[in-house]
Amino acid sequence: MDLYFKCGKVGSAETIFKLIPKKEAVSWNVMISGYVTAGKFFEAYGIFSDMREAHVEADAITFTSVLAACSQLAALEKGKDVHKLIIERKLEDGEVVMGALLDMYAKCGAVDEAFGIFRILPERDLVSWTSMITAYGSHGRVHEALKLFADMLQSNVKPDRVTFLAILSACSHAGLVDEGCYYFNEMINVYGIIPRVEHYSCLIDLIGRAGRLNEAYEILQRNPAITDDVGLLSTLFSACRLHRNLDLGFRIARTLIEKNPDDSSTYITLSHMYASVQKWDEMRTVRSQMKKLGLKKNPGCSWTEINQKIYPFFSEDNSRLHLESVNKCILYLTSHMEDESIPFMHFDIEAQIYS
DNA sequence: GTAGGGTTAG
Repeated sequence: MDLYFKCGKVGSAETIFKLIPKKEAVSWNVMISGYVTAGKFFEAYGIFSDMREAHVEADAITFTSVLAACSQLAALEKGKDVHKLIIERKLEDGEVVMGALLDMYAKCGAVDEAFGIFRILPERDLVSWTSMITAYGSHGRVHEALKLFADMLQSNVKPDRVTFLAILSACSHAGLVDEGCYYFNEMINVYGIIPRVEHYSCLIDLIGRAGRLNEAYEILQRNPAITDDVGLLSTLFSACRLHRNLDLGFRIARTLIEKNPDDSSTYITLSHMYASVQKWDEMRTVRSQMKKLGLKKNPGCSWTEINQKIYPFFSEDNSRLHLESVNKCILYLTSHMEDESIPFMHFDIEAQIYS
């Protein structure tokens, strides 16, 4: 089953799972973690519910996997339920489960709860330190992130490339340019970590957001390995839009369109850039060019948790969830599942939606 | 057999 999941054959794994007459915890666990690796988080939670209904006792691995699903769905209430179960099962001394719990709270926006878990961890390893730093950094609490990083070094835990990613992204969110550059250099010179594209991504964003666009561009030019990276160019392009640098912006847009002619986002950003400097003719040209090529904006889709249930909605919903949108989203979800299975959620629209 | 941390942009 695990092998099928790893090959992306979710349907085959499901078939085998159904054939197992007496399912033990391991079989359920493989399904839950398999769904998570396949990005099918609704299903992961669904099969966890089935497991509970089947009265199979969940273990640390079950909880760890289902917490990953809760994190991805930002389903805080469901995550809290899992927390209760972990306490009931007296699994609070497990390093990995607690790490997953900490991450779940952080991803669901409950940063202080995440720190509550971090504080009581029996042992703090590289992963838990990094999770907590990421949690603070991604919620704009940079100084707490940097303080924690200092504490981590004090405790003699050596940061790795993920830790630095957390630090760099924290600095970039807060506009701490000098600090960010300092850590970038420390990473290389003190910790011997060779920066990857993702590190450069933070660095380019950091420097670009600060308006030092040419400096950011030079970094790309100086490193042949990353000069043409579409992701990095897009990051810099956004910074050009932010600072209304038409020259560099247009140059980068041209490269991006050459490399990725089907991607509508370049056109959209370009048109926004022209609009921000009142160049309406240029804006219209970009829009009509986009239309001519048949490029459309990707529809936005998200979901929210109301009264223990998860509701999807589309970007055109401004004030509240509409019946049609929910229906559309069910269609969207089902059409995006190769196996045509129906999402586990029950859409109790009449009773819940306007509550 | 199955388990926790990952950037940027639209």
